[in-house]
Amino acid sequence: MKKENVTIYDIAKESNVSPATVSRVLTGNAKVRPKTMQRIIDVIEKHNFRPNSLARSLLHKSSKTIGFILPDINHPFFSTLVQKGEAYALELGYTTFLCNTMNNSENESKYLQSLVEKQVDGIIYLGGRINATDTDEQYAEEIKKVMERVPVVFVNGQMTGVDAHIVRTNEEIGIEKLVELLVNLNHKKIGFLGGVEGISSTDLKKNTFLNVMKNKGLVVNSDWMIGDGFNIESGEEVASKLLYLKERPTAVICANDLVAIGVIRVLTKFGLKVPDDISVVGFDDIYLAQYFPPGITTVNQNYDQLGQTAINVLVDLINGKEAEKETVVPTSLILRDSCKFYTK
Amino acid sequence: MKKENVTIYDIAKESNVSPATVSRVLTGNAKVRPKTMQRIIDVIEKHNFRPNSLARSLLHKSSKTIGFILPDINHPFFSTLVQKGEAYALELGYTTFLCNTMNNSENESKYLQSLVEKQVDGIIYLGGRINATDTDEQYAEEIKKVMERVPVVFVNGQMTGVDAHIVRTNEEIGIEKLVELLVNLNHKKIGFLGGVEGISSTDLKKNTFLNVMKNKGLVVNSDWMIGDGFNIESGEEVASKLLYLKERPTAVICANDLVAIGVIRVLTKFGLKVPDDISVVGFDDIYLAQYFPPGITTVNQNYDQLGQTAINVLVDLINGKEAEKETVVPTSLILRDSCKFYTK
DNA sequence: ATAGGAAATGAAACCGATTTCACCCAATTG
DNA sequence: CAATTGGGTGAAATCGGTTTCATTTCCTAT
Repeated sequence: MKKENVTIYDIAKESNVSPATVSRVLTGNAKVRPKTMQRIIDVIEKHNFRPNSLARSLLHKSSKTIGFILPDINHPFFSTLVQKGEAYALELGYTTFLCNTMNNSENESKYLQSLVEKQVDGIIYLGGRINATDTDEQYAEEIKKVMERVPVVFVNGQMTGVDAHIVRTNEEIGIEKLVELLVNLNHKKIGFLGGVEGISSTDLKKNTFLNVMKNKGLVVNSDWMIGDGFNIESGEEVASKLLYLKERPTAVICANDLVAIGVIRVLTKFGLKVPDDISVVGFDDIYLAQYFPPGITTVNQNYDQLGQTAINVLVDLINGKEAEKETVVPTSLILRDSCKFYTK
Repeated sequence: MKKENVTIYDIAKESNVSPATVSRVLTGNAKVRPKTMQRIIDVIEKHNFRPNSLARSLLHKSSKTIGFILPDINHPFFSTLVQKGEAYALELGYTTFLCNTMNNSENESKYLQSLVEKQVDGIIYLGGRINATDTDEQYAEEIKKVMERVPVVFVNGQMTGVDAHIVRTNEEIGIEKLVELLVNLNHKKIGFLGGVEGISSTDLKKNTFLNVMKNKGLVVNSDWMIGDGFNIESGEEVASKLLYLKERPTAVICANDLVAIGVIRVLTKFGLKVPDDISVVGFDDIYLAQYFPPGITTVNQNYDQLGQTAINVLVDLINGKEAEKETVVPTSLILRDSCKFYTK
């Protein structure tokens, strides 16, 4: 089916030694007489031989491979996180399978199966959700079964009923900082736009938002918490709804920076100046947040730390070590020019 | 080293059959008596058994796996392309290894080695370069050795001395369209900004640009072809240089949309209006091009077609079929609001 | 020169699946 | 009723490495 490969047996024969000795040269696990070793190395290089890691993994029961499951690599939040995680994993000797689910349960199942069959040593699951639908519940069962075999670390997300290790940004504090910033800027009517009901990070942000507002004694009109989605289009959509309100918020917090961009676009298009007429803040601090005019005030997710910690926890689990059940990564407020003191 | 897994032998024993029969159930390659089959299936489900694909791949010499080598998943051009390619590969039953080289030769070598050892069935190489340095030349040798074992398809890039299958966007026609657009808009002084010398796609664009300009009888001042890089920062940098010129171009073509965004930002910051004072066009039609004000006129790369064709060619090669040596994917001009008729 | 011990090497089992080949048993046919 | 046919099943080889254990080779000390 495929062209014949050079194997360790071929190398052994041509070097007049046994496969065992060649293996010793390859792994460095035992001493080989220098003269013999050189002879073997020469033959290896002559044929440009590379050991078949499938065979090795089969024996060792470890593939030095981890899988990343994520909704969409094309979203800057995920691509940045994956890039950091992958780079760090490589340093630790792991290569990574990429699994873009596109939020499709069928794809997710397919990928989970495949990762198990491919004997990945561990799985990083980015952006989980709280059960909202029946298929989610069924999917949670699937994940649980996988977790019996393979360690899984959730990043910025979780699923109800799934007791997993999690590494996450401190979204509560992030939201708190944003609200405080806006309140200090004299805003009293603050909204929250975008996100998706049932996605754990959205739910967490919304709940935190409501709590903090309540503690400040501020009322949140239900018209001010709308929108459904994580991209620019959904930001545009929700902003158009905002325009029709008889009483508009003077500032809005967006579920993420892309939503903020969409919101700013539509508001600007309809003659409202950001930040002069309305303040808009985002979340994530994606690469673009600093470049999109007027420069988006946002909460920075520490991608490096998030990625590395997730890998570290996963590798600890792989090696049978104990690991923190939940690691919370701090955030920082990034002040730019999309919000302003409210003078009424 | 790892917790014991259920194997086909365990299933066989518990079902009172031989492993061969279990295998027949798993693969569906031969008939098994319905009663026996049901018994086996029950045992499989009871233990939630999944066959070890390493063992299977070892035997079949085919891992149903392909590797993506690319500079940086965080760049929207690549993330989109990878997402399309990966989705299509999944449809065809392949999972994908992600290899972000970050333009680091050491990483590239590490990854190439690893992909060969992991017995990938094929490799998609995104964004190649023409040899410019000694390390590149050495790297080209490495790629060639890999290609003796594993089929490789280059997308939008190539390496001198490497005779490979390639799938690429018709960048020549794309550039031609842009130049013609600008010329029709009465521009005579046109520049080309950004890109990296030695990267094949940049070299191709620049050469095409010069040729087309020459054919139109237009002169390109060497000051108008500057810049080094593919991101927003490099666009900002090159735009600042542009400001100092005594004679500025009235329109510029940027190596890609990110560069265009950087250019627009700096020009705007220094009081030049785009497109009123200067026209700016990009390339790629990334997700953001339509949203970044004033909306960037650009050349659309057909990501779906590019990704699918690349995978199709690769799969053909994997299956020992003949495949087009070079496939050129057409482009389309996307008109937005970053360029305008020049009235002098 | 030779015994003794250390160092280097080889034979064979093993990882977990698939597949060929041979065999068995039941059903069909002369 | 014996012979033929064929569907269903099992034994064993195989993929390409690693590792244990036994054996051989080498070196050193007497």
